Amino acid sequence: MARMGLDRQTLLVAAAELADESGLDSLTLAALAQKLNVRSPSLYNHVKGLPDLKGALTVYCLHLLVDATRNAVIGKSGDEAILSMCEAYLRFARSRPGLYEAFYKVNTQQHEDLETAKEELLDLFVRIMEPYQLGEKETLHAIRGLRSLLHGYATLEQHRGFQMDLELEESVQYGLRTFLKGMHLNKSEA
Amino acid sequence: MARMGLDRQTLLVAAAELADESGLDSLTLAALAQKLNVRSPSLYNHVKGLPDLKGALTVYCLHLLVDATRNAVIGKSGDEAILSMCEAYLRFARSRPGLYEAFYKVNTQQHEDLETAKEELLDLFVRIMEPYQLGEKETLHAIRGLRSLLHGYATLEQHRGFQMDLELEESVQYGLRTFLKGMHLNKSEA
DNA sequence: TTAATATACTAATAATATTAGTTTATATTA
DNA sequence: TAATATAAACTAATATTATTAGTATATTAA
Repeated sequence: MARMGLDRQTLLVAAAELADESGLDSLTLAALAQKLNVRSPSLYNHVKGLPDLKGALTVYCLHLLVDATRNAVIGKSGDEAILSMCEAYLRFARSRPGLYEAFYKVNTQQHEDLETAKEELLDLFVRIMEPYQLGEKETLHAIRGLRSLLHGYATLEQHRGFQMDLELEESVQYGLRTFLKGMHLNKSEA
Repeated sequence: MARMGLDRQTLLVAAAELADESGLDSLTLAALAQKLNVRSPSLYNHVKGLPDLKGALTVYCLHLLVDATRNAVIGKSGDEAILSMCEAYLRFARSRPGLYEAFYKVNTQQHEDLETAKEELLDLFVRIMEPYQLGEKETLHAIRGLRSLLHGYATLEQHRGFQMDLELEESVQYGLRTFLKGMHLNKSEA
């Protein structure tokens, strides 16, 4: 009965790997236990159960996403910062498909960590929008639009949406630039 | 052993109801069988299994979504048509939350019906974009952008994204109008 | 009317999540 | 250091679910 030295973080990392390898659906406690050389009831020492694990994955994903996007905007501002951040967002979704699934497929009960992580992402968006000098409400509307666009493109990619002979990368560039143009226009109209 | 007169369509409708009532996760063959006053193995006369059922739900959702959006654009054109269609899209997602979950949470294997339904939706978008006289590629990019926006708002709503004291409806109006403005600007620049 | 088919059933199996209770390695404390 | 407490693994057992195999009967077709 050797101690395996497991902890919650180890479980999370392994679970995310499993999800990335073969999809979130194939993440089971049985599979995770096998990967960690442990019997599945042992996992309950670190996690309340499968829903808890998946919820934790959601938070974990959000943390990594915030890291990735934060890094992408260092030393940049304006449209350049936004585009760089958006590219980082999509690169992340592409590189961690299973984890990103957890981000949008899991029905997370409101958990404190989750709210905190969400706020971090929101703050990042808010700060990057500051130079545009939109009002508070319009800033939030714009953020929601950008977030929706990004999430749409990410899932579009995961679901092989529409015609694959049209480069997704081009679509993203088109969509973001179109949205930004409209945003600028809104401002000059005001 | 009375015949219940079940068929695939009946199963689909009942399954969608279950999903709407308590979420896609709670749609199990056991629950569906109970709802239909039948033992769960009987369902296999009409459906290959749970993955098949969920895949069929995806197609079913797409059909209803196409109907709803098609109706919304009758007698309208230009921005008015787009806005009306988008509102119908979001109304649908709101009114059939579980079914809409199937639309984006189920990993559907490529099925002929699914491709057909996808093309119908795409065609609808293409036709509504015709008056804008964008080129073929730009039309597709614009459609992907709109679709992404819509899907983003729909899931945003289902996941209680960001601050709920800011009206989602306003955000949608802002986002769509911003995107359309950018689109128009693209055209006048060309 | 008879034969074929489709639809329901029961019974059984396998996979999973989860709980209860046990053992023992590790950490804490006297 | 020795005794104790805690935590992390375990085995065993249960419940739920999906799914398959095989059976009976209602309905349909010949």
